[in-house]
Amino acid sequence: MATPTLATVAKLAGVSTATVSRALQRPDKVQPETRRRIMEAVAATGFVPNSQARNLRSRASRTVILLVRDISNPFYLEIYKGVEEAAVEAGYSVLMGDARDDDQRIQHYVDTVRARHADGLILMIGRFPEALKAEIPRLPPIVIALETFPDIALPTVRIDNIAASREAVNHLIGLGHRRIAHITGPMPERLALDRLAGYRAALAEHGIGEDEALVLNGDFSLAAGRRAVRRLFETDTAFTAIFAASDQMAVGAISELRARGHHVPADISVVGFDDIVLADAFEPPLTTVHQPRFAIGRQAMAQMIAMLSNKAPATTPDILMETRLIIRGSTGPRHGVARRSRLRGHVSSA
Amino acid sequence: MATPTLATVAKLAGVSTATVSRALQRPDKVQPETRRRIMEAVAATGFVPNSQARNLRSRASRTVILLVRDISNPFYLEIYKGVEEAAVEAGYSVLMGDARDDDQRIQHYVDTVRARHADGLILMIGRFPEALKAEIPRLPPIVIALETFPDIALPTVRIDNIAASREAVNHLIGLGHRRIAHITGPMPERLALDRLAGYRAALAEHGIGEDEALVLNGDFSLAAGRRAVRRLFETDTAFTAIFAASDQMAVGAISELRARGHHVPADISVVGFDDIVLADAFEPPLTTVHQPRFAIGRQAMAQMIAMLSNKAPATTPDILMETRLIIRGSTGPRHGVARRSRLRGHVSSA
DNA sequence: CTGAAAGCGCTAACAT
DNA sequence: ATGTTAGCGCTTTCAG
Repeated sequence: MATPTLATVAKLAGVSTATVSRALQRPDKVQPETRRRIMEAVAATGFVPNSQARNLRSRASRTVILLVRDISNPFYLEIYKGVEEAAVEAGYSVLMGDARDDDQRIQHYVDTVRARHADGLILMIGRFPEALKAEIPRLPPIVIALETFPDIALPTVRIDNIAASREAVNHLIGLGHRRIAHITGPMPERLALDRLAGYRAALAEHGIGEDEALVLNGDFSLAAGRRAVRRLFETDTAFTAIFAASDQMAVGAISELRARGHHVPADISVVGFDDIVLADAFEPPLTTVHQPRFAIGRQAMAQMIAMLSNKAPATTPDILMETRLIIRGSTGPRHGVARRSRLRGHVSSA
Repeated sequence: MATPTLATVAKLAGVSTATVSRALQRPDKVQPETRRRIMEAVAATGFVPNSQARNLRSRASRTVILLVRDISNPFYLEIYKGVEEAAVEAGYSVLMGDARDDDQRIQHYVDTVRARHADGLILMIGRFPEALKAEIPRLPPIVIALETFPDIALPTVRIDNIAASREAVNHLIGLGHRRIAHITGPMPERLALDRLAGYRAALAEHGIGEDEALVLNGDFSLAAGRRAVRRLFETDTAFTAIFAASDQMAVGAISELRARGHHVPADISVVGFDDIVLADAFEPPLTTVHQPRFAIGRQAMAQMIAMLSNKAPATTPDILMETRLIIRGSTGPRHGVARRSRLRGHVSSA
């Protein structure tokens, strides 16, 4: 049996296709009795409107693409849920795409929107491809979430990474730590730069001199956390605490510390960033910066809906969401000189 | 500036729209010189074919929906990647949807396919909604991954849950454990039933009697793992090992055991299922059943492509993927009577 | 090898 | 309140 179309339903209900269309779109514009007959026919035929045709005609797909840096990072899932909830309420669908930090893939998703497969793009990627900058005038509606691109004026929903990092590092300083290492995000990116800036601000505030050996490049991954700790030992750098720019790196760092016989937080304190789901089940439970992921997702979609409804405000919105430092078991007071030298001993014997 | 269409390009290149379409679809059917002019015009206008119109005409969307039980379970992300890779190779796109164990949402996604938004559906959900069973004759192409529905003949890609669970429990028995608890998946589901069956088979094989107090209902979540351990203590049930039907539950269980002062694996051994990303960074590193997630995703998409190309084999394929027990730090030999009674003491004092 | 013309299924004007 | 008509942008016969 062929797929039923508007015409199938129209014939069965004894009305024109236009009336069926109206009964489905604006039920109040059609007589109750007619509507009833039409609905009956719809049910009888199992009719589902062909969205391709509908969208072709109405020049909108009511779909939005959420493009993330790396889909295998569970961090984005909670954001997706926020986006999806706001979307469904407004009658939109959400499609999640994986950018994998690859310009080609990003371009592909932009083209998907240009091909009218989706109406807009919510970007959570670290880089804005050069090739796209040239196309800005003819780009589809875009909202940036979590990230920021300084020279590009697009609606943005983000957190204050500098302030959040400062608070995290201040927590460590408050516990007596002075030799605090920082594992950064992928490096020339705003996100990573801001968290580093927050780290530096906290140190400066307390008159603690910087030591470049304490700053390790990372990329948010578990492996990067392990690598950073290894490097600290290889370079004989003394430290009593670590501030990692992501929970995954914090977990990697703790795992490597443990492998080398150091205890967290007894010997070394560790702070993460993100508050991933497993953060409080981890041993030790992670002290970390909580981001309101769900709310960020909702806000981003709200901005997108505003753009798509042409309710665009005069100025480009830049919405700041609140973060919160959650203190759990992975941080503790710095230990006395004895322990410090014990650590030093380990280091030099490495 | 309006979005360029075929006509825009055609005019610029001085040819008909049909020729432009051909140049894009089957370049060999058009003269090299003409083709070159057309490509130039495409580049100049920034033309991207409108997929709605194309699909409306060609009656295919080249998109597949991957519908998962719960999108916030990172377990599915690796599968998504496998699906996506196979899809991209064949010129398909993938859309990931969140079923949340809700019949309405599932129906919505089926309708999305019926609305020609997608060509097929890869299902990784625990229940096949009753309402859908009636519609089976007019359902779109569907592939089932990970799960199975006994009375429904659809192409399936899965693992042997019974054998995998048996192997996991045998490992515990080999370490000397006899009082082994099992935390199940969501309960009347095939997946949960099979893992329970494997658990029972291993016990039977070694003449170990069953104790219903050792079987706890779960739902794959971290919280369920915690709850199960609490219940074991509340009911005064002696045990020296736990086999959890998911890593998340294993992590929850370990976290609760620790909170009650028990050490893993010194006092209690724990085995999980899935081998999630954090399994080996966890403390202790999790002994667990590894599933070839990426390969499962690829296979599922391969089946889907076969269905969509009408290369459907005579019989409904049921593809079994290999699992592997990975032994890490969360399991160890059962301790002597002394420790056992120490545990008992804890229990009775609870 | 290329062009003219029809039409995929729907919605938006316009007419009644 | 409902029907008629004309396309949305593309692919696909069918001619030439």
